Amino acid sequence: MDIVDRKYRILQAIIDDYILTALPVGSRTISRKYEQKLSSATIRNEMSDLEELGYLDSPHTSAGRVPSNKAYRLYVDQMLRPVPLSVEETAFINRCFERRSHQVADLSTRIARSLSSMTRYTTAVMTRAPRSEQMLSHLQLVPVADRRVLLILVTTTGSVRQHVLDVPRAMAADELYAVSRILTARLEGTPLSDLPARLAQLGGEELGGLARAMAEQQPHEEHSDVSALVVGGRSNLLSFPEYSDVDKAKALLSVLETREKVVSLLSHNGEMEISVRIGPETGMEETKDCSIVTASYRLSDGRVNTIGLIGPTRMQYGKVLSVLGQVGRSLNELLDETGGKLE
Amino acid sequence: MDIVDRKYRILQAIIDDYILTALPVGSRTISRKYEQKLSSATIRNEMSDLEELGYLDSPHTSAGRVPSNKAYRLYVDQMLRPVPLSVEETAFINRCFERRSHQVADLSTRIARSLSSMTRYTTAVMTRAPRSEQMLSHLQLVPVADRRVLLILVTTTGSVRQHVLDVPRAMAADELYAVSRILTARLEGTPLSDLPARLAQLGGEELGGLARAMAEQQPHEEHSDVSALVVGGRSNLLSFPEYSDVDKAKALLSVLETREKVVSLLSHNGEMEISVRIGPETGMEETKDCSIVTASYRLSDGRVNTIGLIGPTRMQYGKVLSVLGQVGRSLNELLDETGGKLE
DNA sequence: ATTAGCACTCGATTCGAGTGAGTGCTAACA
DNA sequence: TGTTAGCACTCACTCGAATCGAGTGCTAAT
Repeated sequence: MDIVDRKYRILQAIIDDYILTALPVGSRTISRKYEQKLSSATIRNEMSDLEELGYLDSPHTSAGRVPSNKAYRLYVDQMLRPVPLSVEETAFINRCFERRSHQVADLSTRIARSLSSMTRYTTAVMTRAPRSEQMLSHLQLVPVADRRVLLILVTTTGSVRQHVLDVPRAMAADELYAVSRILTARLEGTPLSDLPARLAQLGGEELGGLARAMAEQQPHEEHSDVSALVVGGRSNLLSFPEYSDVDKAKALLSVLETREKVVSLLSHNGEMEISVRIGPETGMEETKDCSIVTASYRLSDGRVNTIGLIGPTRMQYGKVLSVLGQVGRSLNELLDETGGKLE
Repeated sequence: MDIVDRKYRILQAIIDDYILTALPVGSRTISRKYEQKLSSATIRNEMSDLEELGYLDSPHTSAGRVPSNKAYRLYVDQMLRPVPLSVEETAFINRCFERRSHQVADLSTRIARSLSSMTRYTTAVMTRAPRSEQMLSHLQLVPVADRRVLLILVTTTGSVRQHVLDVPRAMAADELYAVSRILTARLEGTPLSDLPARLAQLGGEELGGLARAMAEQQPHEEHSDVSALVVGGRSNLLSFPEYSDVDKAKALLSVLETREKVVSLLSHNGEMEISVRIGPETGMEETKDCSIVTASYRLSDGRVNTIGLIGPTRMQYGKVLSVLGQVGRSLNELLDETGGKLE
């Protein structure tokens, strides 16, 4: 067990060093910087074993060794020691969650910006609102123009959706209010997803054709139920030596500009609170040399907030996980304060 | 005038060729491809003159010549012949403006995507709503949660703003409606910018402290009055040889990720409908080797839509201007149909 | 089991020669 | 006088050979 323990330590040292330098690491480096009791020859033997076991790759004969995806997997599953955040870092995160002091941008944008500036990786923040779970609590029609009204839906969880409708004839504010009252009474508690159907049922002309207009003009809420997606710090990727090849950089950046692809990268989260996917585990050809760390938080109104960081597989997992942990804590604090409402 | 005319033609040929190839162009190239009546030696003399006049630069003695910013200026001001768009291209643009057929993304996003995919440059689309010009037409309060109400402001031009308020005590829908009526009556026609002041005046407790809450909690609408900003096709930049240097690419991409900077790049528009800014005219150190073409459209509700394309100074100005022109025409058509309302 | 020692590998760097596109100048020409 | 042929010269770029050096694997001694 002792020798196994040593292999383990050596592997860890290799990964640590490679994450730091992005250079293949050689036996002498380990012997000098990490395991001074052992000669480089010994390390060499161990490294040879580790390669056989599939934890190391050698780019070519006379370069050092590079951790394999299997090694990274072991690393995040078992080797990670928590990296304590500096006081400044913690403060920085907390500041980004302060009440609505600096209203400059919405919370998602602020999270994306600060995470990518702290970690130097690329950050994506997504909010999904499972439409099916939300139910109508209040409905209100407001005049906008001659034959246009604004339809406002407030759900039981307190979130608000709005949509402009074209209506067959002009209606006064008072009339619209009366209709709003009737419809609210009849439809309260209806799941949002059933709303168009229920409205179509009501159908008739008695409400000035409004119910029909509403049924027909309901926005079929995007493809998915993603309500917000912000990506920040894309240009950070260009600092990594693995993307000094412009073509590689372009391929990845282009994925990160495609909303659907980003959503799918963030979504593959097996309902874990925090998930780390390494290389091919990201599930996309273009990101087979990347790792993605995602954290999901369920808001009290049923929406799910997912924060993802993407970078080369040689990622500072320790740091990233600590930062995400702190973000999670701050976020929960904020949610407690505000009763689970975001924005 | 004849000789001047020839210089002019040669300069144009040089610019055309350089825009196409990004390679310094030599006298022989011009003589073979553009002015077969003249020998390379003659061209050489002319080029020497053109350099003296400040229209050409030579990277070093034995490379060809490269157009200067002054040359590009002349080119867009006087040399541009309209590039007719292909049927496919026109169709492509029109498709992106089709009514609300594919609701997949909002109009700005669609414009940004299609423009950057057609031109291979980076596109930014911005909508500004000059707050000062807008006046209140209708105000409505809707219950959201126990002590939270949604404030909806409809302006004379038919645009809608919403904002959630914390209120001192719970209020029923009917009561809120009554208050809405009173406030609408009193505040109709008030410019949005004066609203907080007017509300503070009303102040008193008679409305359940609502007016005060509203005065205090009015969102101070961002720094500027920019209501939407979408950037698309950033990764296109990486295809240009001028950005094969990763550091240059990073500097520019990083600008294009900073909302404020993009806004300022789009804003420097001297109220012209279409403006072309070349190199340093873009007004930002990081973009001194770029050109920016912007087009602005005033919507009938007073908002201004600005579409900008950014790329190396060696930009396909002809193509870009044609495309933007077509976009303008399609946009106007759409606006006519919908009475000037976007979204 | 560990290590010193050594031969060997192979990418990266350096250097110099050669190449070729391009210029500027001069002299001849129409 | 404007145009052109010719030529010397410049200078980035390419290519191959030589060199360097970090690193490996193996063997034999401790």
